[in-house]
Amino acid sequence: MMSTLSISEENYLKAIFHLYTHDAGIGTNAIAHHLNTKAASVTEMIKKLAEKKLLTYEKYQGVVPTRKGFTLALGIVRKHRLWEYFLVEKLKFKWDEVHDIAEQLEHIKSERLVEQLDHYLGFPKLDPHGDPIPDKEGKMCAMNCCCVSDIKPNSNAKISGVKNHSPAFLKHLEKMKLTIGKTVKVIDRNDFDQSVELVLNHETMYISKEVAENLLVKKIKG
Amino acid sequence: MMSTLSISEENYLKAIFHLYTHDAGIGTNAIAHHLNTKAASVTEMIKKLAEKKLLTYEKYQGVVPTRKGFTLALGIVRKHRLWEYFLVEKLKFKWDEVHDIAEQLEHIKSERLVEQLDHYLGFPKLDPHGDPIPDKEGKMCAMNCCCVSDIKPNSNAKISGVKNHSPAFLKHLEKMKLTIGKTVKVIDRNDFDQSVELVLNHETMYISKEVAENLLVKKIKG
DNA sequence: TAATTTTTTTAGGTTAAACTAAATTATATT
DNA sequence: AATATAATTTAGTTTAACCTAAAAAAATTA
Repeated sequence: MMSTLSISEENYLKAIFHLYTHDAGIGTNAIAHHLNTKAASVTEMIKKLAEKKLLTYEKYQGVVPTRKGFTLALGIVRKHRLWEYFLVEKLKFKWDEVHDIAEQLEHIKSERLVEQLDHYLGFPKLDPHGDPIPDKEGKMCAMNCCCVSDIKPNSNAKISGVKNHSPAFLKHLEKMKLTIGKTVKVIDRNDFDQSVELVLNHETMYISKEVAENLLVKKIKG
Repeated sequence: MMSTLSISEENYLKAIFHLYTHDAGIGTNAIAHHLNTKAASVTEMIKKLAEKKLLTYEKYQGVVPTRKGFTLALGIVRKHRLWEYFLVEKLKFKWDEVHDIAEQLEHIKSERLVEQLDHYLGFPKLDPHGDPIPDKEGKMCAMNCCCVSDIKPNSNAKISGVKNHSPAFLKHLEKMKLTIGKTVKVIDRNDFDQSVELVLNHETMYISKEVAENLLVKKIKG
């Protein structure tokens, strides 16, 4: 029934899924940039995926994933995040080391494998970066979070994730001990450079605008 | 330095390695049959691998892996067997279910991943089929075993592996409770059909010539 | 040894996925 | 609205890996 997808096709689907859910515009160029490829290649692949009814496409109008395409993409994201969880929790990788490996593992084809892995890991809800892991049915918990720069001064918040997943950023956070689960108090935002003053472990610290915009937190009472 | 190999190249190398170590002849046709491909494709790929110094090749004379090619193939076998061990020991797959998945996992590229996995699994020496797992340096324990049909009557032996890895054979063994580690006593060989009489768990049973030839054991005193 | 069969190689073609450069359409700016 | 800029598509190549059919070499058999 469902002709199995190539790794390239899966990567396109996943990129489109991410642009569709996160960002705004989902044009040919955006996809090309996301996949480190060229617009011409994207146009070509888009046509193939449209043929397979994984997305709808009209010339010059961009694409929209179909339900089927969306579900498939969710499945790939599920695998990616489960593998990331495995790599960190079981194999003791750091959170900044797992992306590239999970990028390969997500393409392993075996329903059984995913379900057994999920079971083995204890059906985790979040991956090491705080991103929700879709369950077998594609359901995942909403993460009602916002970035530090959107928190109003003098409120407490718990670190819950990152917007930027680059190893450089993750390593930087690790060094500053700004890791998932930690509680911080946002003190003030500096008008000069948009840096943010906060308290972590009873110590005052300042984080740059860039960090504040990419660090996700959940407000907590207090 | 080392241009990374494609999945196809890896599969060719592995096939050549297996034919080279197990079987006798390692001709173009044998490789083609092993990889479910055609002789013409093999000739082509062989040339490429020879260019990369992974094997030596002379027209019509067959191929011989170089040290470099041999080492690389061992690395792939290492990964395959470690993943099989993982699938059975951690994810609770049956020994007849893991081959195809390991066939995919063996191509994941990450030195770190293999070493962490090996460590996590406790540096196993044998995979679920009794095949030795090469260590980081490519060393692996010799398995001085022979098939049941080569055991002389009235001797005890411990089941240590299989020659044939097909799910059908493995399921059949499982059903008969002829699993790795079990001790059997070889009673007699029937001249008529080469079937073998043996005792397992104090019960007499007969196994076909085919089973006897593909079940590997180690002689034990008694 | 000559003839036949088998194995291997060559030649030429196909497909998937990429690319560059040129053409086309859409968007933004005066 | 006309023009300039940006985004997208088309056309035509390239590469890796496969294929079939035909040619060439090696092995086997009469």
